[in-house]
Amino acid sequence: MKSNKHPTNFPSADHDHRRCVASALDKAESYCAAQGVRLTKLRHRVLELIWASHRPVGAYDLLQQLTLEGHKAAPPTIYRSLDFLLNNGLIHRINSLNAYVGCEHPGLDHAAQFFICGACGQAAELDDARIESAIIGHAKRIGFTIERKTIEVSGTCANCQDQQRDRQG
Amino acid sequence: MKSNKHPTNFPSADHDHRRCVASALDKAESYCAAQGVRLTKLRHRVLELIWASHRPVGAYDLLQQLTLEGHKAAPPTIYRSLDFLLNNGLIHRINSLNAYVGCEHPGLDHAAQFFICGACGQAAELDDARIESAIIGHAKRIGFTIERKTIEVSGTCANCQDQQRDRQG
DNA sequence: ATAGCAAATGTTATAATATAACGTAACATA
DNA sequence: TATGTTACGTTATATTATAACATTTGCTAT
Ligand SMILES: [Zn+2]
Ligand SMILES: [Zn+2]
Ligand SMILES: [Zn+2]
Ligand SMILES: [Zn+2]
Repeated sequence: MKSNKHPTNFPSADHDHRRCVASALDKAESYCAAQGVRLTKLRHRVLELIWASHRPVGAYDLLQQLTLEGHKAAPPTIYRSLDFLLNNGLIHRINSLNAYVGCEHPGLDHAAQFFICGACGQAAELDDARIESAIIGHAKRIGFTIERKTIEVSGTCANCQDQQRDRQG
Repeated sequence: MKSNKHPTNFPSADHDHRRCVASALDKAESYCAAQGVRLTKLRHRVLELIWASHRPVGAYDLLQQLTLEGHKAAPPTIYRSLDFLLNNGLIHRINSLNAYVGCEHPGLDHAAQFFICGACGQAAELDDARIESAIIGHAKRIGFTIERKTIEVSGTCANCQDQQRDRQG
């Protein structure tokens, strides 16, 4: 049984993921056009591969995908695309996993906190005002100027806990 | 001129760092004795090297130090010591830097958030109740069970900002 | 159209971080 | 002192990332 008692950013197993992908690529195209930067075929494909799921994916996994598709790719190929996507806010890097995940709010100024489920591997991106203001508040108190934040919480999401309970009885 | 208007966890340049080191090693010895785990000569030395400063230090930097001291060390040597120190809560890993820093509260149950100054390289460990409760609060709302947290804020500390202002006029 | 330039990508090599696998030494304890 | 366990040594290799330079692609100005 599925509880549904928790509003969560974790995508359910049966959500229409094609819409996630289409929306992400669409937003990326709009953003790049507006900024006058080039979302080349390669960059577009890398972004699409990252959006293949909501699980952060490693650079060398992406590289392998490209290779399977017949693209003659070496590490710099993928890292340059990742740099572009990171610099333009189209993806995020998950430092605790050395992996990359699509940004849920490309083009919009936002804080990004990640809850990462070790069971399903998915990462949920949040923009929680309380977490953000708590951090900014502390920074202000100690006179610290913030440049970058890494907020990554690992554990088990509600869906996966339900499934684990179901399995046990 | 030094402002002093900010209470901060960043150690000042003139603090008595020998006390930091002595205290850290002392606490580590007590903790390991109490737990019945062995703070061997190697582990003790690695912890001491990590506490050489408040700057997170890389595994291969530690390895180089050991080598300079005449210790025949290979990567597994250092990583095993790091694992021990991590597992026993004597150090923390800074994921955004692939580096390790001494824990300020060994043996005590505590949250750990890090503010990391890119100018002086130092990391200040905090246990900020508001940041912690904001994260726990969000986890509760989405039914997420937390296992590990990576909270790392990079930027410039108050001391370094003062110095930069002084230098410019 | 096309020459010239800048940006993007290809290519080769290597750096930096981390772990696997197996043997040896040190330590506990009985 | 025999025995088992934990720690450490050693060699090899996996994983993640970047440096340096060559080539191609796409835009701009003639
Ligand atoms: Zn989706
Ligand atoms: Zn999950
Ligand atoms: Zn100190
Ligand atoms: Zn500083």
